[in-house]
Amino acid sequence: MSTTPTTTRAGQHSLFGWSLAALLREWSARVDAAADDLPQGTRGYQLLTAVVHGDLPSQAALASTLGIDRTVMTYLLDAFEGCGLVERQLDPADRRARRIVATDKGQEVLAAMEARVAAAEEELLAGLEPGQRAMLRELLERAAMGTGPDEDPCRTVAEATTPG
Amino acid sequence: MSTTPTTTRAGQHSLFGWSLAALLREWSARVDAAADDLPQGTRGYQLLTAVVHGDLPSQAALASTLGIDRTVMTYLLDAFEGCGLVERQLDPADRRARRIVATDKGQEVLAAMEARVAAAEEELLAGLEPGQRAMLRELLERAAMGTGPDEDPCRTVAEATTPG
DNA sequence: TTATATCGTCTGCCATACAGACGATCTGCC
DNA sequence: GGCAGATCGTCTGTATGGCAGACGATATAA
Repeated sequence: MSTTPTTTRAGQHSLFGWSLAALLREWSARVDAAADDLPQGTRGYQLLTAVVHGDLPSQAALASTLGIDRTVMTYLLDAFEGCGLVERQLDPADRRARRIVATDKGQEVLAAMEARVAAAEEELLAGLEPGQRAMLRELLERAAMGTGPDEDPCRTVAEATTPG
Repeated sequence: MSTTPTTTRAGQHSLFGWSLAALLREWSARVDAAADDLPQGTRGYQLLTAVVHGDLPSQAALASTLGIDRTVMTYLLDAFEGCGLVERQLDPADRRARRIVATDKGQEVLAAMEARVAAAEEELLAGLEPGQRAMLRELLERAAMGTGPDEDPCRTVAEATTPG
């Protein structure tokens, strides 16, 4: 139909605003579809992932890492605790804080989710060859490593210095 | 840097849920910061981009492309029209529909925004070398081309067949 | 003409996020 | 030890935003 169509993409600048948003929307939809067991859909998947894989010391750390308000984190975790997926444990070192740990059920659910999400991702990236998918993941990971919104780089140092 | 913490990432599967979300959050924050002239921040930038660069015939097409409800699109465009950035024109071919076109001011504002967003992107991807950034953009674009919730795949074929 | 579907708008409801206050606790200082 | 200020997690109230549903106007098919 249109003779000038290729330029209807967002031009050569700002791939993000166009491609990435659509990609992430589609990804989120697929994750939501696979997240019957979890509250909050994609958010829930990210939360449980952070709980299991990223050893964040407290609720507040969890919240700032995920970019969620702490008051929101409260009832988010209420839902997860109600489902028996995570537990709030008292932190012996700081009795104000709660250590969030995944229950066995939580770990099982996450493992199942991860398998489904991985499959959905492969399907989502069907337009890319396997090598390109790996490349994309690596580039994303490397790009994301530089993003520290309100993170203190000293924390990493502190963690590195604390043995075990 | 750190010897152990890299494994606190989401493991080898599902880079998306972890890296990409943080990356997009940071990107969105930077776009918001650069979007003083636009309503709705990042959303507004995406909307204006779609209006100018993607020639969508109607409000509904705009809405489905951006994944926005049509009722939301109404007051979103109200705000944009109020700012003199876009206009609702009657579609002579279908008097129910409105053609959304950017005003001169809208095009100027978008152009300025795109420059700022491009700069922010470069800054955001500072961890990657220029070649890697280009590679990332190309991979994202190609991956996003496959995502057609209600898109016609024939368009992709048409684009591929047209020699750049 | 009639019936049905679509477009854009409007109304009302509901979920959700955020500001602020609160008790409990930690930290630093005296 | 006692005190002040900061932090953690929770609770309450508010406001912002999205979505379902209905509506008039219009297009399309029978």
